[in-house]
Amino acid sequence: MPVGRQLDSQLASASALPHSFFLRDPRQVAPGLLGKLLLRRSRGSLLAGRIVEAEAYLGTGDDAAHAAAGLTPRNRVLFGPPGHAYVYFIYGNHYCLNVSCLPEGEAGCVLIRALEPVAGLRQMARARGLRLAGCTLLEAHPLLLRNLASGPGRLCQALGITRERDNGRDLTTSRSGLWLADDNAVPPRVVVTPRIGIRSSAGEMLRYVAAGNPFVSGRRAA
DNA sequence: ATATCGATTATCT
DNA sequence: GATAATCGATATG
Repeated sequence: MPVGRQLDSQLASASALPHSFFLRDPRQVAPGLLGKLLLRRSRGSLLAGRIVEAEAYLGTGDDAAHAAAGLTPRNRVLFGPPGHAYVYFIYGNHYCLNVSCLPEGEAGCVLIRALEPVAGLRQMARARGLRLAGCTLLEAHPLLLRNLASGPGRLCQALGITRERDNGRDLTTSRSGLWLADDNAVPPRVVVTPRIGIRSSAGEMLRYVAAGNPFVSGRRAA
């Protein structure tokens, strides 16, 4: 069996994270997601990345959260059941992927901020509009690899995640084509920092990164 | 190395 | 009308 297909079947058999995983405070879910897989079934092939960075947003008590002012048409998924995708469009250019947490009626979520690419690298590069030089193996391009999914907008582009297609999607089953799973990888050591790119509540330590991982967003890995 | 800026649109004031 | 949970390009030390 070709190594690519072997990897695919291995990844596809990783167990989807159940609703109960997300039925908790985002401050527990966000660090818990580090080391887990985000998977996308795209036109028959499998795209996958390992989560290396995530942020917690706390709902109506959190000024930086989209749910801060209560339920609106845009953020209704946040108030729905846990384990569902809240995808929003930002700066007229980018999508960002969140997972809803807490029981229905409470609005916490986790923003997935960076992935270490695991499978479907060429398709991700194509989706990102990145060109490969000649016939060199993608695996040999560390700079390009790091640009594939190291940021909330980048990872959505790499996996073809949009609000139109994916907002509200159930992320706890492979049947939905976009899901989260545990392949029993050793969880990374977690570093906690302030969240990125927000004005209010900027001092809160609610960003969680895999220590020393080069695929974390920004200029330096924390 | 860091700093600043333009793109481009949904959402809310 | 202002702002935004970003990115990539360009400018400057």
